[in-house]
Amino acid sequence: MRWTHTFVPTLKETPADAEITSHKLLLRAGLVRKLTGGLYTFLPLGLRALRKIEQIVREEMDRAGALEVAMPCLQPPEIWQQSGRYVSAAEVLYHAHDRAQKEWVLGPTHEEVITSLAAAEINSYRQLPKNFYQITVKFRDEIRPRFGLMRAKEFIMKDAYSFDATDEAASASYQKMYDAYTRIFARCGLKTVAVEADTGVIGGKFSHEFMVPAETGENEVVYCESGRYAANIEKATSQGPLVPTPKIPVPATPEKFATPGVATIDALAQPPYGVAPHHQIKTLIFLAESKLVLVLVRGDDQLNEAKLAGLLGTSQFRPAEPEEIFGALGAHPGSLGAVAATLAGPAAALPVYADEALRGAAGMTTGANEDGFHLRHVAIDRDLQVTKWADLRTVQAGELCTATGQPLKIRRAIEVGHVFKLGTKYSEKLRAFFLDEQGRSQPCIMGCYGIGVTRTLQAVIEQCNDKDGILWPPSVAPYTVCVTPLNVAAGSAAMNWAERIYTELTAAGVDVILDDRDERPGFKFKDADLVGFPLRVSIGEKSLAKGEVEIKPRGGSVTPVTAEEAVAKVLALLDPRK
RNA sequence: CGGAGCGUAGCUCAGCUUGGUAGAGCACCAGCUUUGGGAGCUGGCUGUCGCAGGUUCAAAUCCUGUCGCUCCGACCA
Repeated sequence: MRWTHTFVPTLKETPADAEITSHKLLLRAGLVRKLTGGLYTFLPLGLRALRKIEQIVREEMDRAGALEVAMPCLQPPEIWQQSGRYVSAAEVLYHAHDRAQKEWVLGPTHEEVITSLAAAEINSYRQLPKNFYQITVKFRDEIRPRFGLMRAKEFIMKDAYSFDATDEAASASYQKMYDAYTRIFARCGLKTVAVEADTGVIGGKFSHEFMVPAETGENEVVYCESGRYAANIEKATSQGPLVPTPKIPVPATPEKFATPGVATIDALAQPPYGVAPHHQIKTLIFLAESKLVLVLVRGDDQLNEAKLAGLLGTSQFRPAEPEEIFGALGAHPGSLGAVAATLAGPAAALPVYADEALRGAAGMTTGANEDGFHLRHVAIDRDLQVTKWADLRTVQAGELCTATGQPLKIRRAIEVGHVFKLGTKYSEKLRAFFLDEQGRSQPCIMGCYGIGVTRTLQAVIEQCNDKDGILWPPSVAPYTVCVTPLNVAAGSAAMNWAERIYTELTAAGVDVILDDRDERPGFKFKDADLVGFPLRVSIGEKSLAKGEVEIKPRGGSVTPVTAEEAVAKVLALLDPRK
């Protein structure tokens, strides 16, 4: 490709609406342009890089035995109603109407479609296992699109769905995808970490996210430096808080004391009260499927909503409004507690879920369910009726790893892939049953496996850049080699050599771009660095006088080679990396 | 959805407080010079000041509304 023929609108200055490095570089290197918030046009070079990632994904999915299909983006709402996600995923669903006013939804994912296919076509265990995948556009009504392609309303995803007859087979399918993902991201030049992920309301242990460590990531990963434990913070556990929960002798009954104006853990920790946060019980009230529940964590702990969702078996819950709370408990947030003696009437019947860190706690302080009053000398086992104990707290950095006993660390990361053993949730609801060897009807055991392809592209840039621009891994670079003649006059020695090297490299199957613009050398070098081609071959009159051209790896130093051997040298440099 | 900020040339931004002919740099076009890391000089082109309404003799500037974009938050009682 000739630079003057393609379209590479590079920007010297940073666009005002880009915040993170990869987003700036996507725009500056002329890879994408924004249409509007969360919607981007891929320009020729951006599309080439995207296609290379797609092809890597395709090759590895095929290698793992998955079958490529293409499913509709426009989907009937009925299948979403059948799966229950018409309600549970309502926030992300885009709706459309046809001229007859029939409603459609734009697919944010394709479990419903693929399961409908399986329901119709898979009847026998003899047809299993099967794994279908596609690389296609997804639509999600994101609450806040941001960071360019990182979180967009429309994005390209590879999604795969496995169907198995037995649990063991499903686990094998899962492992195949896990291994394929490891290969895919490695081939893309990305350093990723597979972490245990929240399985949400479906439950189970089989879910991993593939994370790219990055300060700009939207996820937090808890990990042990031994490498033996890594988990999304939504899922992560530890040996518990570093400061032990008090279990101290208490008087026969809790004591009510006045705390006028005190409505926060922090305020109660201040003089004159001086109740350390870890001596307090934080009482949170949620409305889950229109029923109130009390959730207790230690005062210095953060409730982990993902864990609560798992416990409740639904993600359909929200913090109760102050009026709702007052109506039920007779007090406002800040004065709430779960001490049985303070829960009158119907409130006494509300479920109380308590975090494990509170187990056996004695000598705690909590709200008295009377505005402006708290109770101290509270002993959990004596004074509260806990419906269920569960791990509900968010791990904090420094707590000890359950596997190794070493301190855990936390860092941010970008989620680029997710593998998930679904079980039979969708196959049961959408009737994807098969007959097993004994002639019994069984739901297919499913797995789903996603890769954010456009996000992966941006993650590569986020991870591979320097002050001058992108440093593409050769496997995903839009062009692998940039041939830069410093004099583009037709018939000049530089241009003649450039044309020859360009032609020969192209013939050898290398993706080459010839920077045939009549621009000053510095200008062309800056652009080549910005776009980030892995290798640049510069051809100028000075070097040619010695019969030489220059090969420069992006981010590396210049190596003079004779013009005659330039092509062979480039091929040799590329080969071990390919 | 809540909060904050920003919408002026293709891009980055100034001008707005204190109303009075629309600005700079870069980019673009022409010419000359230059030519190994985003050149110099000369000349030129470029605007619905987001949109709508209002106040005013007069609005980019003040007021109201609205749309868009960016960031933060959206359980932490």
